Amino acid sequence: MPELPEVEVSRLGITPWLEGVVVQRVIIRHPRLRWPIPAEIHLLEGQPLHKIERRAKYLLLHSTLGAAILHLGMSGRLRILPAGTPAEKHDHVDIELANGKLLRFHDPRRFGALLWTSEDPFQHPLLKNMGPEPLTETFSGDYLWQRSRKSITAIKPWLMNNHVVVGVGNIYANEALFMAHIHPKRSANTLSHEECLLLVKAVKEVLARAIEQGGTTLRDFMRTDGKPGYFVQELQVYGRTGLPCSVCMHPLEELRLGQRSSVYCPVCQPMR
DNA sequence: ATAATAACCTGAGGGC
DNA sequence: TGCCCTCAGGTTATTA
Repeated sequence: MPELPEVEVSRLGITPWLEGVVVQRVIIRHPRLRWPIPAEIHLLEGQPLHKIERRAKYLLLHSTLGAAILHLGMSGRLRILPAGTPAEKHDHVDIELANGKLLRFHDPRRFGALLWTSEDPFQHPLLKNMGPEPLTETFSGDYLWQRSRKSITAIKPWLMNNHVVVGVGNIYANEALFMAHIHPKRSANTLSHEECLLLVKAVKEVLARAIEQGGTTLRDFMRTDGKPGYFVQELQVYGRTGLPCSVCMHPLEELRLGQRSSVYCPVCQPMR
């Protein structure tokens, strides 16, 4: 479900309720997520959370003895609820807080993860070798140009590779390629320098705008206060196969790349 | 080393 | 109503 904007919206939603607040208890109802939840997660208990951070699509809850590493997978959702709110199906983890609230992790498909590290979480194997954050200056047209020179992979799955840049999932890859007028199947090394600049600009624009709008709610995702994200109203291609292109009115087409649906306008995004 | 694909899991929706 | 199939916002592990 969540790409970078949805994770960032979740971080913004939970931070005011967590920062500086002591964890009273961690309740694990279903310990088998993508990986088993380690018992060390209980080291959070009795300790204050002093910083809530995001790296790629991971949320890092920094505590005194280490950090919890949380990933929402495809269907994960976080909510802040009053203490004592009854758990429902797929409510796998509660982090009970000293302020009368609880942070609840809900994840039907259980592709999400909750891990623990007592080291610097940025050195964790899952985070160590990731590409730059898309909303920083490190992710530039020059960077994309240089990285793409030797890859013959189609630009869309290439852009979704976390070693290239983090946080760009299926929705926003489709949207950014449309904005940059680049066909999703173009081989990465065929992009011109100008196209790399356009694509980086498009990625930054679409992600920043989606964060402003509270993310994209299709099915599962909701903000931590239970409200949906409104960026779905601004989607130009994702989920719009067969509908007219917003620019030229030609029907949008769909193809599959790396088992993911890619929607594009054959007129505005020519192969060459 | 790089690149495609299979796998993890549940639920929704369509066709019959 | 029910069964079977496909698809879904992600990422790792396996295979070629």
